[in-house]
Amino acid sequence: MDTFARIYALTAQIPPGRVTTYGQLARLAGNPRLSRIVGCAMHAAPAGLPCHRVVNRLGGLCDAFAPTGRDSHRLLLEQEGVPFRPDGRVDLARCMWYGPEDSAPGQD
DNA sequence: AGTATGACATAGC
DNA sequence: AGCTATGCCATAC
Repeated sequence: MDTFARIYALTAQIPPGRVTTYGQLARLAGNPRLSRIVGCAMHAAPAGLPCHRVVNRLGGLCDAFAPTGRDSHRLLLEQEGVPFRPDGRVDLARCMWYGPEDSAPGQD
């Protein structure tokens, strides 16, 4: 399993209405320092990957969220059911996805 | 093939 | 408590 594959797998397993951080994915991927790679993977992520469910530690996407942009980012998450804070950031306190086990009732 | 940078995060000062 | 420096893997030049 390649690093990217793990990241893609984890990202694809993020349940709707939930978000996770690069660092969390990186940690789940094996190294908590892979956060940068996660971002790189997101940039290289194929269509269909809910990269909008992946946010930075601040609860918001970076300025380089192509090609949709940060504007649609918030809309996408709102459509997913993710509550936003007045700060314009995602309420990680309520939607932080801590890993497959956090929503995996039977991921065998 | 090697250097530099990156959609980030953590640790030290 | 905020900023600087470092770490990691992959992509681009």
